[in-house]
Amino acid sequence: MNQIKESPFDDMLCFDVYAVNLAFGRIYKPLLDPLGLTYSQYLVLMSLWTQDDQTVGQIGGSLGLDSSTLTPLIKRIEAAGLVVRNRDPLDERRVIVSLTDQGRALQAHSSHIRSCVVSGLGMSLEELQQLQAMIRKLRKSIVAQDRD
Amino acid sequence: MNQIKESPFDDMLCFDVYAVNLAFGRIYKPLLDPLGLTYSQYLVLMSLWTQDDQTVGQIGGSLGLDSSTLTPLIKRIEAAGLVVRNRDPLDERRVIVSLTDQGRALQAHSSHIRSCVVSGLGMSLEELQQLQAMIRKLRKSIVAQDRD
DNA sequence: AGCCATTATATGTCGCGCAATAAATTATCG
DNA sequence: CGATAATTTATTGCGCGACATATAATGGCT
Repeated sequence: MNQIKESPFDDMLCFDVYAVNLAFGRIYKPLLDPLGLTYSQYLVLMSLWTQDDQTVGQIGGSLGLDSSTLTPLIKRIEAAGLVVRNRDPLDERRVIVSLTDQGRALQAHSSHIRSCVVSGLGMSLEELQQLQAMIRKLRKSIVAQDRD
Repeated sequence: MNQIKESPFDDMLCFDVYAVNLAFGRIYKPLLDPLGLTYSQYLVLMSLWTQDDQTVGQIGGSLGLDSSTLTPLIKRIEAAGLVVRNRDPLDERRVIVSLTDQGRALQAHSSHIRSCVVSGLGMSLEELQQLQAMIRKLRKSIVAQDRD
């Protein structure tokens, strides 16, 4: 009499990752909606806050995304007035994405968002840090395998 | 002189989850493409393999997905001949999703897929199990917070 | 000049969430 | 009991995101 049958996904790590990722999206949505941002757009802005004037490819590198994914996304935050896109004069293939004052100003909200998210998880910081270390290790391991 | 600057996402658990989830998708894609399935479609089939004849809402409950997400998805695997959809005669609001022989037959591939995925991760089973236990705990914790 | 690699863009498919709608069932009240 | 209201369930439409593929433009190299 040990256990209720849980689900077909009991031993599927990928499913738990999938479900947690969706859950994160649901946590972020009400926090980002007032700013008119989606989660992915927010990630791009975070990247630019720490390093302005990046090319599309550089942003995609740190996010693990294709330029075909980023192009329309960046155009949307450009339309919102948060960034501008300019061809690199030294290499006209590249497009440099730069923050506007309005885009920079949004950074002020980030620490508040961050604390709201953490409190929405319901776990201690120690546990979260430990978990993150393991996930990060997995991520690097997958990337490493991918190159074989 | 400790560390190269990694990324703006060093302390963002959500980002690592996001990135690992994308990485999982890239692992599954070449395995599922020959079967003509996407990852989400595969999850629905897994659910049906362990419990046939579920309603759309039941499937959505175990996957954490909206019925509006599932309806078109299930229609696609119906078009592929893997499932059939029938109204529940006892409650005509419900749609019962049932496997066809062809859908059941696909289960034969699942163990192979599973082992391919695990070997694509490059980590020991012990570590993976420990990691999964923590992620699952987080998932349940988020869901619990969500109800407050 | 010609070839090849790199970079970004355009297009089409699928997945995801939300809002609004429709249909069926259940609850409530006269 | 019967009419009406509220709830449940699935569907539809829309916007965004992620990926693959194809295309265009630029730069580097011989």
